[in-house]
Amino acid sequence: MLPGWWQESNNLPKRQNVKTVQSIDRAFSLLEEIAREGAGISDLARSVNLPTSTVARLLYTLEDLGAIVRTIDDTTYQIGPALLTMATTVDPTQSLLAVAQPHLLDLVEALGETVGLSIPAGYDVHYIGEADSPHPVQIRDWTGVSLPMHVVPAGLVILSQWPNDAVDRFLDRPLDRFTSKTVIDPEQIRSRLEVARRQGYLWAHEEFSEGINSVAAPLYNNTGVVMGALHSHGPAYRFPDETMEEIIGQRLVQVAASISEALGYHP
Amino acid sequence: MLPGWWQESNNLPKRQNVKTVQSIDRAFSLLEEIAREGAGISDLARSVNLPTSTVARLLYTLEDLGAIVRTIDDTTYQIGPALLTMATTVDPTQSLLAVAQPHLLDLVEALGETVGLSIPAGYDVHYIGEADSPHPVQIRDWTGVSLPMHVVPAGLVILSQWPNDAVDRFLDRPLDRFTSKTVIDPEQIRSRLEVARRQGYLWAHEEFSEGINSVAAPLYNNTGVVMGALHSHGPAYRFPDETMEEIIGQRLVQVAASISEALGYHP
DNA sequence: AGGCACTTCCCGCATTATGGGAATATTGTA
DNA sequence: TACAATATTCCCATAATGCGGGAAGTGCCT
Repeated sequence: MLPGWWQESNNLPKRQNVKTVQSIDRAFSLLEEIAREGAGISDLARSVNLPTSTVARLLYTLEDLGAIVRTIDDTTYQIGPALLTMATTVDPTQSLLAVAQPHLLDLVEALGETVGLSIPAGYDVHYIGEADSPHPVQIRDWTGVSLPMHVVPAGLVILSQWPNDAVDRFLDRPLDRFTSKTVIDPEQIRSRLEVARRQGYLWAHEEFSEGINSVAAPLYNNTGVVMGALHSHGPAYRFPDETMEEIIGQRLVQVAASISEALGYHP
Repeated sequence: MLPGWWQESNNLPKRQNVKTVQSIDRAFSLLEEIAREGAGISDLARSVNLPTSTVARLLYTLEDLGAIVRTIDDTTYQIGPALLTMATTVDPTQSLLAVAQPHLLDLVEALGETVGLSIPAGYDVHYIGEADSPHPVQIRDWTGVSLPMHVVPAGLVILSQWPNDAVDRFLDRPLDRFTSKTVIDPEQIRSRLEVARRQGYLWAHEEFSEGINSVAAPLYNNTGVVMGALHSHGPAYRFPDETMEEIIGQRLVQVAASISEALGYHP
C-alpha cells in the first residue's frame, strides 16, 4: 500500500486569477513549432491554427527581435541568434538547474523528500541545488558542498557511466571512509556500479552520514555524456519505506530521463 | 581610395509599414534583461522602464510558458527550460548559421563578395552555408562541399588553432595539390599557420582553384574551441583590390569576433 | 500564360493588454 | 517582536492595441 505522503504530482500550485498575455502565448507556440521544424508563414498558421495575417505579424515581430531568422533560401523560419545567444549566455550550471527545476518540484511532491542535483567536479560530486521536502524534519541543505564520488549514490551513478580506465584510476587511490557503512573496497564498488548500470538508479544506506539514505540516477546532455545526477535523500527512519525502493528508483529514473531529454539528449 | 563597392553596412532593408507587437517586444526586453542577469519583478520593471503591474503580467506569462523560472530561493527569475530546450533542439550547424546570418549579410554588403561559413570535419573543412555577393559575376555556391584543410584559408585558420601534435599528424600525410599554387610543403604550411595566428586572418591566392582568391578567420564557441571559419571569396581579377588585403582581413576578424561572441565566447 | 499558393499590406472593430492603485506578502531593522 | 520599507499580487475601468477578413502583390509550377 502506498504511504500517506505518496501522491501523484498534480502540481500547478498556480496563482488565482491571472491571465496570460495572448500574443506572447501565441508567439511561443510559433517558436516551439519553429524549433521543432522550420516552416513558412502559412504552414505555421495552419499548425497553430491562427489566421495567416496574425501569424505574419507575430513572425515579423519575432524576426525583428532576432528570435527567428529566415533561412538563406528565404522561405522558412528558424530559431534565431537572439534566442540562441540568450541560451548560451546562461552558465551551464544555472541552465541545468533551470531546466530541471519543474521536474524537481514534481518529484518532491511525489516523494515527499528533498530532491537535488549534482555535477561531477574532478573526483568529487558537487551539489548545485535542491528542492526541499515539505516535511518539518529534513536534511540540511547540501548546496555548494563537494563530496567524494564513492560515498554518495549521486557520485556512484556518475562513475557508473565513466569508461573503465577512468574508473580504474579513480579506484586506484586511497578512498576515505565516512561512516561504518561506507564502501571503500574497489571490487565492491565496481559491482555496485554494475548494479547502477543495470537498474538505472542506485540506493545507499547511511554510507555518507549516519541517519541519511539516498538514491540517485544519472543525467545526460545532448552529446550523450553524463553531466550530473538527480538524487533524493531523507532521514533513514522514514526513507525509504522498504517496500518502495524499487518504485522510487524507477520514478527517479523516469524524471531523470525527462530532464535529460530537455537537455537535448536523445537515447 | 575605397573602391566603389565599399560601403558601410547600413543594412536594414526593412519592410514598409509594419508594426511590431508591443507585448512581444516587451517580453523580449525582459528576457534579455534576465539572461544578462537574473532579477526580481521590481528590479526588472525599473530596468525596462515599465509599470510593475505590467511587468508582473508579462513575467507571469513567460513563467507559465516555461521561458523563465524562479530560482530556488524564489526571488529572482532566470532563463527557463522552454527557451533552453528550444535552443538545444536546433542542430549545431543550423544554430551556427542562424547566429551568423545577420553578420554574413552585413559583411556581404560591406565587401561586395560572397561570404560563407565552414566547420571542421576530420581533416576536411565542410562548407555549411553562404550569403551571396550581389555581383552578376560570382563564384558557384560551395555549400555542402568538403575540402582538405590545407587548400583553403578556411581550413588553414582552423588548423592554426589546433594543438601542435594534431597539426603534426595532419601534415604527416601526403597532401593533394589542387592548382600549381597549392602549398603542400609541411614547413611552408606551418609558417602560414603562424601568419594566421599572428594576423587573425589568412589570404590564399588561387590555391584551391584557378581564378579564385579567398580570406578566412576562425570562429570560437563558448568553450573557447575553434568551431569553424568565416570566409569570403571572389574572382581573382577583382578580389581583393591589392591595397585592401589588410583592411578586408581586419574587417573579417571583427565580424568573426562578433559571431564568436554571440556563440558565447569570451576572450 | 494561366492558375494556385504563399506572402505582404490595409483598415475598421472590439477584444485584449494596459497601468494606476489598493491589498497582501516579504524582508530588513531596531 | 513590532514596525517600516520594499516587493509582489490582485483588481478593474479604460482605450490603446492587437486582431483578422480580405485585397493586392509575388512567385512557382505545369
